[in-house]
Amino acid sequence: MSDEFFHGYALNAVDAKNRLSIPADYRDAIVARSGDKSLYIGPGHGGADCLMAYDKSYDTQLIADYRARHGSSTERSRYDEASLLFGAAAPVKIDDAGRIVLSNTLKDLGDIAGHVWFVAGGDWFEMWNPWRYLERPGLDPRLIRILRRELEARGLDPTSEPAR
Amino acid sequence: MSDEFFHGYALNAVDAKNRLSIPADYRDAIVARSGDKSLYIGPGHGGADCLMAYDKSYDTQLIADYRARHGSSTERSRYDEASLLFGAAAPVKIDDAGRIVLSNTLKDLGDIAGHVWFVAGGDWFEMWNPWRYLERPGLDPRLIRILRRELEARGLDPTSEPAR
DNA sequence: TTGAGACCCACGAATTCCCATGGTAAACCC
DNA sequence: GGGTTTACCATGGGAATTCGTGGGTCTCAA
Repeated sequence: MSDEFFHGYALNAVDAKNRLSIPADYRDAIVARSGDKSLYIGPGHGGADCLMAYDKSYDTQLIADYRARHGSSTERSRYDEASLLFGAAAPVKIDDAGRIVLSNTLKDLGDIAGHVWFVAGGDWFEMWNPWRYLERPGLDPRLIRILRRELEARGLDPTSEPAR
Repeated sequence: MSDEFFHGYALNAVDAKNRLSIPADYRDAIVARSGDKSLYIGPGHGGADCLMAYDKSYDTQLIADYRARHGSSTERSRYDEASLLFGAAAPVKIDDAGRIVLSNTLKDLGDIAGHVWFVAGGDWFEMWNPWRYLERPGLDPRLIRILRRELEARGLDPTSEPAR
């Protein structure tokens, strides 16, 4: 049952080699949406301390928007925006086991440590340090309970999740 | 996985012979974009104190953009811009180990000392003295964090990076 | 002679590739 | 329906490769 939207939550571990499993149903959605297995990961929108992930079709749209906004301008702001769009965001390959490798840059960018909380958003999904996520103001208490329970089930607490 | 754009950041060292490794995924992108391994390096665009690097195909496009902007004008400013854009930009060859040699001219032009911070911008990439980069006004705090940690991980501080 | 540039090889660390395992949920069968 | 089997998923580890970097040598020109 391959949906063309990202749905649901998941909590996965980052191992000693910085490898991270992408949830299987997210992987299916990526293929259903864009036809291939590539994944793009960049900074959270609005300056949020998380990672934003999307498939090829959404990346293409981001680039087209950027080009339409700047043309062949030589303003410095054009170069700065490009360095955020292309420098911070990276194409990431999903291996045969369904995993990606999180570079140190991406870990820093999203404040990621030993575990990642996946939050689906329909056309994209976010990747959070679970403890950062719990600190968010205005979070629905039901979501808090879901994540808390997930963390408990694995015997995790904030001290086991060192801040970088 | 390297698509047709330059992506990501990297910090590499300049050795005693002024050699500098181009990040492997940038090298892959150069080949994917232009079919060969040549690289053009010139002054930072928009007045930035860095080096600007691009492949053959983007060089062609820069010239086309420049022509479209100026037509056949004989204004003095046209010649000044042209001499900066094209005169100062030099073709550089990438050796078998993936390294280039930075001439003293280029080091001066980009204020480069012992390390280079690579910043990808899609169709090109910039090469910065990491300490110059950190001094830039209006820099996204997440980018500052990324570079700071990279420098720390190598035990570098401003005194180890002699200024001009 | 000295210094810069072009090859060449060498090494350690990091990354990638490939195979193994345990657990969980779905499928199957009597 | 209860028990068993199968399939798949998240995760771990070792081996093999790649990458960034250092250093030697040879040549040519000043």
